[in-house]
Amino acid sequence: MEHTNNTLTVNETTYRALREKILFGEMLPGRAFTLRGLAETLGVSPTPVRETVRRLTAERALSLKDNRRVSIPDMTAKRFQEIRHARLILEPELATLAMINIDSKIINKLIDIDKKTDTALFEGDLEGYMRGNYDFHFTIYRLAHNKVLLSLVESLWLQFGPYMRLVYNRLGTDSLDDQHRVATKALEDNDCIGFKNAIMEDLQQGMTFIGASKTLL
Amino acid sequence: MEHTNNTLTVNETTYRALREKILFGEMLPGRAFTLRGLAETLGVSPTPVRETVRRLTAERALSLKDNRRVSIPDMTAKRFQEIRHARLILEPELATLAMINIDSKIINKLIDIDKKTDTALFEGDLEGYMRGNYDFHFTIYRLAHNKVLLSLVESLWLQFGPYMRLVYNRLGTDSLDDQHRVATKALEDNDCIGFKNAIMEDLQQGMTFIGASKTLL
DNA sequence: AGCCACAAAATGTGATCACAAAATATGGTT
DNA sequence: AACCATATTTTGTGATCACATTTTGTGGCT
Repeated sequence: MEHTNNTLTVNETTYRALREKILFGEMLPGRAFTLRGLAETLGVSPTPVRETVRRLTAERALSLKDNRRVSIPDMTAKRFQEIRHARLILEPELATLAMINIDSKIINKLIDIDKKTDTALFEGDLEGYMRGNYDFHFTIYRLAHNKVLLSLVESLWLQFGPYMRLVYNRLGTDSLDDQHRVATKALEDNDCIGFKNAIMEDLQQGMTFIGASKTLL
Repeated sequence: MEHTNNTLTVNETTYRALREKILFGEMLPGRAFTLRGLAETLGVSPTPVRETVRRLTAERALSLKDNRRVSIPDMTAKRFQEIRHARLILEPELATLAMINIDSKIINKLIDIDKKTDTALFEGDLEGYMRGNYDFHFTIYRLAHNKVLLSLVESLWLQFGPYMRLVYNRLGTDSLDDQHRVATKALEDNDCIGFKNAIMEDLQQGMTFIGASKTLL
């Protein structure tokens, strides 16, 4: 499917770079970006940037405002609840599907990711925390071996990602406690219901935390 | 969000044209398309076509093969089941959400769409049938007023669309009977469970029908 | 200062260009 | 005829160009 050639196209590099910026909060809502500006930042011509922006717009990660500028789509309380709703439908499902493919080796990997995530949280390294949290969830989700559901969930993360950072910036990260450990514990006990519940709890907790910042939504 | 100007950009026209082709089976799997070829067909330069292809690739409606040609993504039995699974999770949910916004006027509209769909089916007008079926479902889904879920479901329809046509071409359309009437009946009775079940039955029936053609998957 | 008309700069869009890589066509050899 | 090396054409990619539209900057007026 993808280019087997190991040299990535400029297009692909640009896409990944922008995607990361969005997902881990380097690209905040409100600001208006220009294609030429992004192109210069990334050191490429406007062409691959335009294509990347179209691509990310299709994934609902970016929007083209009528004043022909690129930005993170506006969040409303309603849209936020829609994303939360969709996540609650899809992610526990994906987690459950993944479970049969999770062995002790994977569990250790997850515990390791979680430790690093906690460290980042403790040290106030926000980006590290967000990356760790992403890794934890998608290490699980990828093991469901279900590309269709996975790509739907990826789109959802791209949609709330920028707001996660924004809120954490304001409220700090202290009040977050960690459902990941509950999840790994359930995996060790092969407790399917417990695992699914932990994922749901984690999700609910995170979204409630973001949603608490009424001023933004 | 979109251009308020009523003159659509070439980009948007191109996107809509290609999207329709995919959704209603004018673009069949297996064939390899070139950007310049598509551009000439649509009477535009390669530029907007490239951007459209990126966009539709992000929606999983097209794929860029490693021989750098555009095509409908290959279908496998596994992927087909994944799509079916995702549809069964999301579409009944969307239908249920829509129900409170469906009044008698909408019900009549749905009955009307269904009649036209039946006529098309009877006359062997395959594209008419597919368009009618799409209209029926998305007239309902849009009334859920949930853009997040809606865009996820749209991506799913783009993924199985091309194969629907392909199979109908081979097996004919005779064996399809109509769950849409069951659905509208349930709406008239304000029977929530019955409506949800009818949507699920319709979906299952359609997907089973496509999936029956083992040779394709 | 605040406001408005107007000029200058910047932007998105679509087409085109240049080039390397891939696909296809060609022709000679067995 | 079947095969393979080579030449030709086609293709995707990234950059650039041209232009209409929008944004931004400027200076005069109240």
